[in-house]
Amino acid sequence: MSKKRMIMEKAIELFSQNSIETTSIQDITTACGISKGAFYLSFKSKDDLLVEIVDYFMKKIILKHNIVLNDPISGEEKLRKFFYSNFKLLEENYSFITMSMREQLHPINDQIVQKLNEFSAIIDETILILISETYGNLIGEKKFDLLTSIKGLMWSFTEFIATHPAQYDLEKLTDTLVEKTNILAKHSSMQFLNESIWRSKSTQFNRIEISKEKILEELERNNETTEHSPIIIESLQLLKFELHTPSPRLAILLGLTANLQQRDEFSWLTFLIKQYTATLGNDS
Amino acid sequence: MSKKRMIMEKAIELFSQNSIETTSIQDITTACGISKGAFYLSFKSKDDLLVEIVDYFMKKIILKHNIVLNDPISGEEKLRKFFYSNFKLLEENYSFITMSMREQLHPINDQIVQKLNEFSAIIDETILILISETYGNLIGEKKFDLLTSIKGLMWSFTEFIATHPAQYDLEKLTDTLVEKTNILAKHSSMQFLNESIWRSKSTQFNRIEISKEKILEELERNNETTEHSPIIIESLQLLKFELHTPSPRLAILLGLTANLQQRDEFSWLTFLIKQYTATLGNDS
DNA sequence: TATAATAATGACTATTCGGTCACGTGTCAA
DNA sequence: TTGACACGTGACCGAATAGTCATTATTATA
Repeated sequence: MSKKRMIMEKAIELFSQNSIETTSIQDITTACGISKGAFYLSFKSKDDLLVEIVDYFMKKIILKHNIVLNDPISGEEKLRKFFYSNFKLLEENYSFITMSMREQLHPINDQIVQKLNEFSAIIDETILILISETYGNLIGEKKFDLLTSIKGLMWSFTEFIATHPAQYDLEKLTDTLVEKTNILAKHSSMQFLNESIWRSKSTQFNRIEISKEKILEELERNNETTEHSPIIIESLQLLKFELHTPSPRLAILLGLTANLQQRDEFSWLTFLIKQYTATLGNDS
Repeated sequence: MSKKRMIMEKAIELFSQNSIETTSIQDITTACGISKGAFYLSFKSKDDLLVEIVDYFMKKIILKHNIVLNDPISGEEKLRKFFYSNFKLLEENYSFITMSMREQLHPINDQIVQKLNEFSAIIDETILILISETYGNLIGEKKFDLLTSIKGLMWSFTEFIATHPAQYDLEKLTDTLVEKTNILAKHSSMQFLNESIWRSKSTQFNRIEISKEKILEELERNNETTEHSPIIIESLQLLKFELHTPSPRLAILLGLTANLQQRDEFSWLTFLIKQYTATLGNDS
């Protein structure tokens, strides 16, 4: 597990320095100080490595964003935190961010394209929620322009920082970006994007659909790995059982989830379950 | 020459559809309906093809920007035209733009790195000039923030259009971007970037230095290609001679340049000479 | 038409890459 | 000490690719 992580870190570094295609398995294993064969003990193929990398960082970023979204603070404060945690994430995961920005459209592997599109859609949705919470519904269709502007601002300042590494005052950067966002939200009268143009986008980039199957898949993956304490094993088994019933009871799902809350390796699982129960709650 | 252009066009198309690495010379020649050997009659190598492609589009874009800069209209009108011609360029050179947005050309070839850095510096300078002309000097050091914001807005909306091709109302898009720029310029009070942070950048990304040698290089290249009318050949020879003198006379350079003005294949040469004479004029 | 010059071809070479597998090597329990 | 087992190695394979070059086709010239 630790070796797997090490390979992923090195690979990401090389992928972003060069490109995915120009980085060979040999390059990666040499950088890791292991043999080529050892690589295939951790990953089925180069594609498999990529899928795992995308998966790992996507989850990491989405989880961090979600913490901000669920913080009981004002919209503008959330926006501020979102910007800040984004630049922090960038500091920590620059390699992945640049890689995913760059390789977005590559037809290397359909599974990865799919994942990156999902990721992009989630980011969009997150920002749209922040916009709604900060500026209310009176902003109307102009939210799509604002979203696009925000992404542009973030990209541009990110690009500057990335190409000129130094110690920057991220607080100050965050504050200026919040100000710019506020200004754009309050003073813009014209509008280029609208609901229908945007919709044509989302048909292509499908949002993640959180289904029971997806959660069970994640459960299965967690079961495979290391052994856990008895209470956790029992919780996992009960979760599995409950999810196999036609209509799982929310209280039980959430209750069992509470048992897993603390541990890092279950963060994605608990995230999925919370999202799932939330959508179920809305339906009824 | 025509075959060279054809190969370049097809190559860009394939590069943008797939990627540079995954597109083989064989793919390109097959798409062109020629043999592999024929490719190497036009280009020394795959790298050479890339350099020529980057060169070609860089010149095209810089020339178009320069037309806007020299237009005798107001600053805001220039800004408008700048945005518009940028999105027009996207429409007309979709394949190249999507390719360059996606690919990190840097690690492929040092020559390309140099060219892209020069290109980036020219774009920055162009936008800074537009900002100064539009908002005057009272904007002060905040122009760096504004420049970065403008680039971000352009990137973001470009990315949207590029990933969702359709017929867009570019006039409307341009107007909304001008409005956003105006709003940011007028209402921003905070500022992240400043002169000294920016300066640390320009030491890395050197601006193009237009020297006599550079012009002579371009002259040589134009000489190689096809034959021209007698008057043009004479003008080229005289230009060459004048540039070889220790201090070329501006009047002669500009006069001879006038003879080449009309033809497309000399547009870059005349651009270089004009820039060169302009800097000489400032020095004296 | 004959011959020289040029353009174009595609089989071939050398190299690289993803992936495999027979073969160590160290550890630990019996 | 033995043997079983997990971990790890790197030579090796087939496929693909950039680039070459002897040969052929086409055009220009006399």
